[in-house]
This record gives sequence, structure tokens and C-alpha cells, in this order.
Amino acid sequence: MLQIYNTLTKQKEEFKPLEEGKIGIYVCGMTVYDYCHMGHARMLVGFDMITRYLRYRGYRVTYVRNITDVDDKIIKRAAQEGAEFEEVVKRYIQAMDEDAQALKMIPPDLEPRATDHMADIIQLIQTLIDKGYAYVADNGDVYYEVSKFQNYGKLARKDLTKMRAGVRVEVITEKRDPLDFALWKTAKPGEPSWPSPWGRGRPGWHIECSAMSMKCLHNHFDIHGGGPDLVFPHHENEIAQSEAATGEKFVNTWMHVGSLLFRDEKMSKSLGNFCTIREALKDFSPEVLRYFLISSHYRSQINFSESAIHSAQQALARFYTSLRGLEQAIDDINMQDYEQRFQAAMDDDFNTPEALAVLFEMTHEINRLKEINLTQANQLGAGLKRLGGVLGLLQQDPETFLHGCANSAEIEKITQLVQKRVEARQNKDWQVADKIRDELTELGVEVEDSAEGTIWRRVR
RNA sequence: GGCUGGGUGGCAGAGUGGUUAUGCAGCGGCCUGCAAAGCCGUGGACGCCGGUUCGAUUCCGGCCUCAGCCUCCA
Repeated sequence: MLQIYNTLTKQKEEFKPLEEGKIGIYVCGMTVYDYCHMGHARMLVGFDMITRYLRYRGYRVTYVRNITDVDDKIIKRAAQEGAEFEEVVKRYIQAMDEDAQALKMIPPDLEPRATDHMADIIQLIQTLIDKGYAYVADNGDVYYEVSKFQNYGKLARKDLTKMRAGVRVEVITEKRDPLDFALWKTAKPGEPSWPSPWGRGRPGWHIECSAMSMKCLHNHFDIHGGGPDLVFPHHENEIAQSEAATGEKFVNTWMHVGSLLFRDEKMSKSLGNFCTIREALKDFSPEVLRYFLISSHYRSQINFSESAIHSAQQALARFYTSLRGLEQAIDDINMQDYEQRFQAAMDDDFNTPEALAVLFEMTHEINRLKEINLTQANQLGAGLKRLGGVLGLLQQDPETFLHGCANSAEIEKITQLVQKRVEARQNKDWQVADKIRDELTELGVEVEDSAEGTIWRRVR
């Protein structure tokens, strides 16, 4: 039985798709005005893992992840750079795709962009106006009237009266209530704009996601997810918009990943304590980053630090050391109850740490079997690789992983040193052998001598 | 101030009303020319104070504390 924690009800619930065997999942993706940082990676990898597992579990998943390609921040960025708006958008979408690919993310089935859905957005706004949930202000802006929606605040557990008391937003006189939010913003000169019944302008962020999710999935769909900071106001507003417009329940299960901390604070652009994915990839291999992100539960807060990544590196090395030297088995019988336990862990709200613990136990068993029954070791190794694949891990050639990101010239140099040491050892010239080993240690290389020969791995 | 979610062994990180998480690090042993890897064995924990219970790290209450959200933010 698959259980998922629902932000709306604040508890784990048995998950039942609206349509037998099929799941629609919409995740709020990126606003493309800069490179993605590790906090974004946390969210992206989280939902990638979730989608992979649901598919492994036999569901036909429609994974939708939108791109916000019109927004104040993009406009600002373009102005700063003196670049065309479209140019900025194009550049950061491409960068995002590269990062996603590096982290072995499955591309979404649908990747709707706000600018491609203007008609849907405008129609949705019109419906809200017609139904009395939104109003056109004197300046042409359109606002959602929060007080008209009875359940406003149900996702984030907000009390409207308390919120008004502590409201910190600047007072915009056009609004009837400071909590009202913009559905349509009138364009200022020089800004990108689209025609609408209320004049040229652009949509607010919240309405985009309501319009696109309902367009790509249905008025009512299974899972809606995003980063932790989207619960309020973004997702709260989506509920208000969509449910007011359709009169139907919008989303069954709301899922939010935990935040990623850096130097004890949430990694964010505004705090300036961020590390982009591409920066991280200069120092660490993509799979190590992915492992780090998955080795804690998706809802918990995690701390991004060099030592944390180093632990991830060590853990993966144990897996790959175990897979090293195994033959590619055709099938993976001999799984005992490992797969069952893996599944039980993942069925419990995607408990990846516990699922990984099962994989570590398999590793242990493989290491034992290597000594006594190589066929069984190969079979279990194939099983480990298959289950690792469900998490998007362990698909590399073990040698490649263990040799690290050394370039071919480095590998050539290391191989020569290792060969020289092998010769020294054959001559029982331990002094020379140990001297070469010291040189290799300097290069960050650890050698291992075994009956089959000498192998090496990179340790830093 | 309001609303969430946490506080577990040296570190990371799951989980459980009484019995091993797991990984890294430590200790002893096997293996090794010495190592490394691996294997065998091993020590070490549940923020504080009450309550419920035969028994609580696990349930309940209070307190302390950390982080997130309440403003654009994944």
C-alpha cells in the first residue's frame, strides 16, 4: 500500500489515483532568470525520484513541470544585462536542461510555458471575474479577491484575520484588501506584454500554474508538488483560483520537498548563500550530488556542505566497489526479500534512506557471495543495479565511477605508475613499490592489491 | 506573534511501546610483504521535566531549542 504525506491534511494517506493505474503530477518548475542552484536541484531530483518510483510501481505517470518564462525577475534581469527578454529566457532554459541532464533526471512529459498559454490564462481570469472572485482595478490590473473564497488559507493553515493584522506587504491602493493578489498586471512601457480584455499586460505567477496544470491534466488531478516555500502563497492561491473557477476539488495530494540549507540558512538567491548546480559539478560528480540529495527523506531539511557531499562519495564508493568485477548477469534472481523491503520502504512516503539501507544490505551480501558463489553474486549485483536504477543511481560502469573525474592524461599517468609498482612488487622490491604508492597517494589515488591483480580508485 | 516540521550514538540519517537501522569514522581479529578493499566481531543514542504503562527514545502534557513559511524565492 502506497502512502504519501499530504501537505493539505498534514498526514500520510493511502494513495489512490483518480483513474486506475494512471497518475497526473504537476510540479512548479523554474522561473528562468538565472542558473539553478542546489536548492532547486533538491526539488527537481526529489520529484524525479518520486516519478521514477511511481513508474516502477506500475503507474502510468504524466509528469508535468512548467517553466515560468514571463516574470518581473526575468524582465529585471534582461534590463540589467541589456539583453533581450527572450534571450535571457532561452539561455537559462538551456542551462536548466543541461543541469537536469547531468543529474540524470527524466525529462517531464509536458513542459508547459506561460507564454504559450496566454489564451488559457486570460480565459481563466475572465471566468474568475464573471463569477465574482476577481475585479479589475482602475489601473487595469486584475486582482483576486481573497475574502470571496471561503477556504482561503486551508493549505497553509492561515487565518485571514490574523494575517491582516501582521501584513507586511506594501499597500497598493488599487487593491480592495492587502491580501488580494494580482492575476493580470498592466504593462509598463518597454515591458513584454500580451493583449487582453483589460489592456496589454502580463499574467501573475499564480494564475499561470492554475491555467497550465488544468490544461495539461484536468480540473481535478492527483498530485501537485513544488518547493517548500511555495505552500504560501503560491499553492494557496492556486487552490483559490482553480476551485473558485471550476467549483471542483483541484488537487488530491499536495507534496512539498524540504528545504536545502547552506551555512545553516535556506539556500536562496536573496540571501546570497547559494551554490549553482554547475558550480557544484565542478567539484563533485553528478551521481554523488544526486546521492546526497536522495540520502535524506525528501521532506526533511538537509544541509549542503562539503563534508556531506564527501559522505555521499564514500557511500557510493561502497556500492561501486561491491559491483566492481561482477559480470553482467542476465537476470537478477536470488533477490530474497530485498526487493520487497525496498518497496515497503519506498511505499512509506518514499523513504529513500530506508530503501538505501536495504541496498547496503544487498551490497554486504554480494561481498560475501563473491567469495563463495560468484554466480549468485552476479545475480544479486544485477538486482542491486536494477533497484539502484529506480532511484536514478548505480548505472555507471564501476571502474568509471571509482576512477573519478580524471581526464585521460591523468589516467595514463596513473596507469603507468600502477604498472611500475606492479613490476616492483613482482621483484619484491617493497621500497620502490611503497615509494610509488606514496606518489599515487599524492595524486589522490588508492591502490588495492589482490590475487587478480592491482586496481586503483580515486579517493579525492 | 501565528502556522508547519525537527531535536537520535563522533558525524550523517531511518525507525520502533520491550529485541540489529544503515553508511562513514573508532576498536579487536582474519586477509596482505606492508597497506587498501572485503569479511568476522565490538563499543557507543534517542533535548529537558512531568504523566500514562509492568515497561517509553517511541504515546500524552508542559518547557527549552533549531529550521522553514507568514514578503519575490524551489
